[in-house]
Amino acid sequence: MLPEPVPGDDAKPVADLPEVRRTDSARSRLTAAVSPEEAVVLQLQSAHLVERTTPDGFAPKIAAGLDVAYTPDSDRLVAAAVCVDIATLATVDSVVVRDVAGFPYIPGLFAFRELPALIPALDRLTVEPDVLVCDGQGLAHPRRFGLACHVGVLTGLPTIGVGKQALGRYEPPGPDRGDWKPLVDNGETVGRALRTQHGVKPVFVSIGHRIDLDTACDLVLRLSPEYRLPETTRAADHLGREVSAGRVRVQDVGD
DNA sequence: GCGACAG
DNA sequence: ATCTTGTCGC
Repeated sequence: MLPEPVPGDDAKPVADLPEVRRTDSARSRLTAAVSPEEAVVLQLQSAHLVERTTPDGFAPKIAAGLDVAYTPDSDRLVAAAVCVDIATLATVDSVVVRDVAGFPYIPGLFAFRELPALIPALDRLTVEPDVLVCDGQGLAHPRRFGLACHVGVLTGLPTIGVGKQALGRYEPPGPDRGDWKPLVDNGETVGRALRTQHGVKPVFVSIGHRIDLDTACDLVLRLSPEYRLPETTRAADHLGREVSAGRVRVQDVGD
């Protein structure tokens, strides 16, 4: 994940992060135990890896929704990944991974809390998704590296960030489905407040990786024909809650 | 300095 | 995120 020694960029921060240096694969770096300070450095060093354009011939058939549910009692969490057929919105695959939180919730850093469970869930998917829909921000993040960017860069898949709440202030878009207003941070457009249903609060869409904002919003609207949130997010959220609440139990036998 | 702050 | 009682509407 860390920028492979970028030529002409001998950043000194990394040299002072033993935990981070010790890892060698991009993936282990993100799952490795890092401090909040190191997490911030990791984001700053990784932001430039985000690709803001859509691959040629992008015609997604399967979209995977990602979401994490938390258990009432303590620090246990359930990550859910659900593949949905974009044309029919039918669920075609789903995986759940239970884990114990290894990082506190800190605005701007929650990818470090959910990634350790989300990545394994994605890995266990049998159906290959063409695009990922994360619940949270992508570029609409103070360091331009929200959860959606993190997941996208790690998997290399086109990824979109759809948050239920914006990080900063925003101008309310028109009242109709499809109306939107740009999300601006420090004079830069980082996403959109998009109305997915008439009269409901907008969702906050931003680029995660390998997709442009227009294409991202277009897909989010297609995935949200009836409700405020995309079906991908709704399906993952529902599955996670069922497991988290104990209404669904999983147990592997053998290997 | 003070408040606000994705899930 | 999660807890919580009631309420409005299809």
